[in-house]
Amino acid sequence: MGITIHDVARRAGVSISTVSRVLNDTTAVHEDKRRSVIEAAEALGYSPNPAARSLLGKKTGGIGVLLPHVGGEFFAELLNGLDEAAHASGHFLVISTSYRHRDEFNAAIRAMDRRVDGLIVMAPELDAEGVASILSSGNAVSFINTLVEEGSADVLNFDNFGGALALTQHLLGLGHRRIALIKGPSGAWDAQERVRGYRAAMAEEGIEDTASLEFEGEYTSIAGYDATGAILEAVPQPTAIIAANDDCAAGVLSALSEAGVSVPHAVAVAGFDGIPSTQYTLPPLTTVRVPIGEIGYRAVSRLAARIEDQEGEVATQYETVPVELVVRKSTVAALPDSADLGAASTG
Amino acid sequence: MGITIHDVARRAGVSISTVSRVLNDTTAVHEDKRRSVIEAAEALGYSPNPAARSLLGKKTGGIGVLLPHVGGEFFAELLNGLDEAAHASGHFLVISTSYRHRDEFNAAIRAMDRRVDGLIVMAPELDAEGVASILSSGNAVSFINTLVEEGSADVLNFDNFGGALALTQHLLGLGHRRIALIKGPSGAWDAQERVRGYRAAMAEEGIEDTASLEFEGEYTSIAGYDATGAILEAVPQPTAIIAANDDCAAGVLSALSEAGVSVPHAVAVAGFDGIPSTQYTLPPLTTVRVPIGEIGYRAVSRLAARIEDQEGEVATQYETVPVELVVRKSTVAALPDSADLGAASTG
DNA sequence: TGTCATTTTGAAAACGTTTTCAAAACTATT
DNA sequence: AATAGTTTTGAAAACGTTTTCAAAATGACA
Repeated sequence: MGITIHDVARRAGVSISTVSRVLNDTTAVHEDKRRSVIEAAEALGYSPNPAARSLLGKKTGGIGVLLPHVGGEFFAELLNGLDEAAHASGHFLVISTSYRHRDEFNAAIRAMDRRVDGLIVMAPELDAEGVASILSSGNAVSFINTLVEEGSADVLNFDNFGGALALTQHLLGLGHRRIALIKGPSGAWDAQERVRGYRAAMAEEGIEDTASLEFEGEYTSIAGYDATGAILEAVPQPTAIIAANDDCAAGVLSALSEAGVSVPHAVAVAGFDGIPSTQYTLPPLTTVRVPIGEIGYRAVSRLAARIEDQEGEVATQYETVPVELVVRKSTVAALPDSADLGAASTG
Repeated sequence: MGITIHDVARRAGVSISTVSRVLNDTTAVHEDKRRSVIEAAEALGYSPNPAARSLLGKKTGGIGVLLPHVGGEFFAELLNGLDEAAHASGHFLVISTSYRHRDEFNAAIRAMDRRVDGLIVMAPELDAEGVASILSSGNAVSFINTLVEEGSADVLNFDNFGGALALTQHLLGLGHRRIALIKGPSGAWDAQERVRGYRAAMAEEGIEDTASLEFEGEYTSIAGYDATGAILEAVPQPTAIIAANDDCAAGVLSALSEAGVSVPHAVAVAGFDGIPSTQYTLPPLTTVRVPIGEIGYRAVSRLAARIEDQEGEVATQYETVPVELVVRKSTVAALPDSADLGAASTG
């Protein structure tokens, strides 16, 4: 079928060992032989069989990427970052998505076993045991946005807690008190962190019991749409809504618009992630920008370095990447509140 | 290092040939040996080395995906479709993006050579010669949205021409005559098709010379933003704008909003692709919905079938997938036009 | 029990590389 | 010119499978 090293050797009039040496630049060979080997290889369009190479324990050149169900701009941005870094370090990307349960993860990892040199894993829904079983696969791993014990692997998380805290503080600073939160998937670590940030900010203002302000949700616009229905029925009605993420916020905006509730004047709305389209919603959305492309880039770069590092003696890094509050027109000061006014007039 | 077939053979007390036979279910082996082989394989957690397997000319299980640099939701939706189908057919996805020039493409294909069983290629900017060189790589290939001579490969294009035609006809039907078009990348086949559809619709209305209505652009919101600046300076001013795609339309909306031009009353705006966020723009965007996830799914399914098909005697399919005009609030009837009124009063 | 056909099995070749080892070809030194 | 040292080279082993081939074991039948 294909051109093999034997064909090159025959054409160049040398042994296959010599061809290998020239092509891998591993030992000195006489200049004239070297030339004819290169000439022969080019003429025949030879390229080494990757299977034969990796059979000898060489690198495959692949980086495996395991992601939860991919949707929306967030993942497009992430993938762009991953791919750019992979390109830069001479790797290719093997991608698998839609993993939630531990055994699905394990199956995917087994499928990638010995086909890749390392793994990028983003699995906010994975528990400690799941993480452990990934680590025990013997692969080099870089985690993104996943709950991993510090020191056990390279981790690049973004500051879900801090982002939610800052966002909630922003709304509190605008005078909002009844701030509804649409929560993400209950099993997801990043969602839990955002809830924690929200509660911390609320508690700072003396609002300890937020149970009636928290609504179940997902990272989808449908979930935002549905949750908004419940929020609008709450009494007294919240004056602000923090969505699980930007996609969810889009559903909130849509539901509010249908219900004839004006944003931001009747209700303020905020998202999370900072995807590009938040600039173009009606009104433009206040959100928390996550540098997800950059995170992807750095995760791959770091993984590539670790793969290169034969000795494996580089310490693991755990990093929480800062996020940035982006205030747009969807959040303004709360109206003088009828409930508060009532309280004031009776006082 | 890893567990090999020899370890399994030793534990089961048989030869490696027998292990291979049991695991691949290729020849009958005695039930008791079969049992102990399976037991041994499970106990040791054995899985065959993929490199050794593909070295013997077996399938790799990989499907390569070559895409231009794509951002945003379009990409995510495509990827979802690709991944779902890959999963369903037991393949994994090897992804490379950011290809424009023929030599970049060739480099990427060489990188995937013998690592994948087939290729999904979406390359609207590729010319016939580039397509030919991909085909000559000897891989099974499914093209998406690429200019390929019918019969030479499996192709799944969506109806760029028809979509642009319908969209332009829609605006003409609303009474618009000065319809500006922001064009996509000049080298891209899909962009050219959209221009062709636009021109065809305009010509039907007797508007043959559209040069002054066509503006250079890209598939990005920045390009839409910039082009809108030029469009607003045109005299007489267009009453409608067709953006290169939805991302581009988002930039148009943003620029018009900044300039204080009301949409849809002063200017109607339309996009192309039908990404989810077009539901949430201000106002919701009229667009052409492309079933890109489904196209991705089908491209992979078809490729998987072709890979399976040992004889290679299945005829290639060329299919143009229909698209759907989605009318939303960003396009309404043209106002009575001052230019037309002037012409009428002098007549 | 001996012969023949059939089923089951293992040894060995093959896939295409890289790498080890030892031989061969030089070069320098005496 | 012989020797020692160095550089360059090729043969062969190794990586982990699948598969071919022939041998061994089994079963059927006379």
